[in-house]
Amino acid sequence: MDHIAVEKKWKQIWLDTNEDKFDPEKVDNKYYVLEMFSYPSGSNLHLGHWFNYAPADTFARYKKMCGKEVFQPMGFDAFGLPAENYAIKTGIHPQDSTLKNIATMERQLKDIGAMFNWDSEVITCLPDYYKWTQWIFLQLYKHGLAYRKESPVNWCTSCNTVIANEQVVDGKCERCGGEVTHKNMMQWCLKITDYAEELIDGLDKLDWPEKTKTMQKNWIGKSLGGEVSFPLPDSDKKITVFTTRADTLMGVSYVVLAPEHPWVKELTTPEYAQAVKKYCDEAAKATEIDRLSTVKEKTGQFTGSYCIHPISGKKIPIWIADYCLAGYGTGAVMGVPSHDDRDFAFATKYGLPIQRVIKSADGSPDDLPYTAYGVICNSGEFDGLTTADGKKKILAFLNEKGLGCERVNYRLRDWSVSRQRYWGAPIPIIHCPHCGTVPVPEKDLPVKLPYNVNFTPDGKSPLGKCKEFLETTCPICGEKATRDPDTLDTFVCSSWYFLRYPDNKNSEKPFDTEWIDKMLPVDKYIGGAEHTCMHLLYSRFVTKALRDMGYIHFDEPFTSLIHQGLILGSDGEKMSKSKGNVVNPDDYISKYGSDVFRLYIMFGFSFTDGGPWNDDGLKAIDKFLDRVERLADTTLSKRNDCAHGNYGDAERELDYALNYCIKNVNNDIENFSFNTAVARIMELVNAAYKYESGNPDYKFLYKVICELIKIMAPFVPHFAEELHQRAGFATSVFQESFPVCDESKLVKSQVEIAIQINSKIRGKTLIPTGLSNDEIIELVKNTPSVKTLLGDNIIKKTIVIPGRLINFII
RNA sequence: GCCGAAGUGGUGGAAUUGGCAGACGCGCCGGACUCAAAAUCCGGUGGUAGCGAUAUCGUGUCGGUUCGAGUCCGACCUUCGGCACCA
Repeated sequence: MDHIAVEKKWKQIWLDTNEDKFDPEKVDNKYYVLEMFSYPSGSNLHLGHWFNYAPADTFARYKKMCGKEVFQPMGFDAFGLPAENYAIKTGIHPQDSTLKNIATMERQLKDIGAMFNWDSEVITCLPDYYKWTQWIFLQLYKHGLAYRKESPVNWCTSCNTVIANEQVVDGKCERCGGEVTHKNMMQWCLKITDYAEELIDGLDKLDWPEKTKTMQKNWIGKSLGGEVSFPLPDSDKKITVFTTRADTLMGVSYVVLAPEHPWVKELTTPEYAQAVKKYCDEAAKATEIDRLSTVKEKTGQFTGSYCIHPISGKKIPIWIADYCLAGYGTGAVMGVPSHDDRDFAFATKYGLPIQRVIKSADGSPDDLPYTAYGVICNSGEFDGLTTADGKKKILAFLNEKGLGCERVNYRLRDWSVSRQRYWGAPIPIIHCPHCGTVPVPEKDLPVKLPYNVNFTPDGKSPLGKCKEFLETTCPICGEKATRDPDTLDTFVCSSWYFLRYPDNKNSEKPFDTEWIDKMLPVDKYIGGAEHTCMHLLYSRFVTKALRDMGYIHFDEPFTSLIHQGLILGSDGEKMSKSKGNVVNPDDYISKYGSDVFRLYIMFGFSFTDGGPWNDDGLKAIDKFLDRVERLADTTLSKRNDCAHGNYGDAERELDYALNYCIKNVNNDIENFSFNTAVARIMELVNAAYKYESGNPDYKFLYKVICELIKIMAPFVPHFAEELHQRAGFATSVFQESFPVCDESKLVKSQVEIAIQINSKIRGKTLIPTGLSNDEIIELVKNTPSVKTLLGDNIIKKTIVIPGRLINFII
């Protein structure tokens, strides 16, 4: 078969007959299959996309043949730094390069032969999409979920922009790999932490990989503890720390502030001013990864000031140290060297006192630093309490004095969304000298991104240098005002795209509530595991926020999730241009066609594992399809003149093979185990050849072939459609139902079981099915060969596993 | 350092609740067809010993549980992924 020509033919016919389109009338039976959309990069569609989209499409087509009204949309996550960095390098405008890349990738995506519902396409960089991204930002703002905050943020020196904590990978900028340092900036933040509790609880109900759920849970990082305040002498102020070990409070020998803590300056005595400033300057240069490195020795600097221990009233020295983070807890911690490894090292280095306040409960070794739970000692009235009791009692005691309370703390930080970049959705806020922060009225959306802008990075937002954009009038007072010069993090765009797909033409609203309630949640979401702590978390947050505003009425965006594995270069390394190990799928498509390539991708790799690329088996898949075609053509041509009509052993055997295949393929596709599904199909084809080499009834074989074509259709859609037509059908194979296993054909009268003696295999035997265990023992024991094996030995015990083995212990 | 996953022939990868390890392929070997090659078809293919039936070893390493372990438990090694002074 000329795959290329056949594929072209069927793509056109499907287009003409609307074969791939979703029918809104059948929404009650909808099945929403969603693959993570692509970033339109300059390297276009690569193997990773194929590895995500081709198997996912097989799943989608299978679901369609199972009777579901499948909605499988596709789009582009089109804002982002690479286009802007590329523009800075080449002078090609981000919009131009992005739209060009999209056009190329759309063509390549169509090559996959996937049943994408192109009518629902979404492109995040177009005004009719980002209008609603801005709208969502405004709703979050109006509901108190967006706020501005001067805070230490990650500053990528290469992109000249702020990036979210969650986007920092190995101390580098996730997008560009540049160095990340810290800088204080006025930032728009989204209050994802308001949803921390529900984001954890909701995971239990989701059909997601356990690993992914665990990772999100750890990322959110709930910890139960308490706040403890250390009053400052001669002042109303007090330093508040968060601790999970309030039971060790009497062992505090110092308190540490983060270098960015707002009180550092005023707490530093003149004597230490110079040293403290130097220390803070150094800390600001270091990346968070450096600061938090376990390899690095802990450093700190005394401020010269003291605070008061809330119970003992003793003077406690106040230090600053970069291992204390401004963004976590209260930005201050108490140092208990006796019962914390890090504090112990710090105290030893700087000669601070080390006082035991916990001993082991059962007399087991408790050398300092002793970090396990135990019993309180050297703590006055609290002596003898267990760690668990002590935490509660001490916090309760402090609470009465107004110096402490129980508190839940989360590791998760609010989502910083301001970017000092050009290629993103403008933040729809106006800053008025009289009225302050004013949201752009919804009727004025979208706030359009201007085309002619100087976006060379120089530390300022490109939009801030564009007068026509920046200068405006205040919607409230009408006076001169300026627009917010920043753009939104692209993760904001992608945090709701799945809500736009089903209603992408809606110009009145981002989506119609009633309609979207019917279409969502996504039934199967397929994409990379690398998005676990960012996109997948943000999407859940936005969904919950919109629900609380009443715009949608479901709790979670993605009911079921699966991650595809990573396809590496043939050298086993991650594919990248710099390593020169990138494989271009187009070369394979033009040689073999997409059906062969799809099938190979699914057969040669484990979907969830991925692995290094090699094309050794590609030719074999091409041959396999030829083999199927030959058999099909022979059968089709002979089906009427070679029918003996007897249903004998040979027919029974092939029927068994067919139904065995059907049963397993159904199961395997549901489990995204495509490689074994293809193996079962190959077995059926082998069985059919074997049958054909005997005295075949071609009429019977024709029926089998027709079933085979349907089984193969989700994997090799064009190929199957072509054979389906040759088999005499006028309508698409995708109008057919996916074959269902006839269990009666799988019933066998005899089954082979293994004979074990003392758990070692000694032989095999055929026994009738349906016998009781005792009957099996009697039967097997008395067969001559087994009698010989057993000899005169006494059988102590016999174990029967029905259908599998019998084990004599002698 | 913490968390998670993985480690199976020459190779990609299979193995329901613990139950015949290596499905299905690739590669290789042999055969058929052919003047020959290609294509196609058939057979073989974990190691070791043996002409052979067969025996024996074998799922990263070492132990354990069990009639029976790739699978469960403990310790360790290696690789990958994620997180990282979380107070």
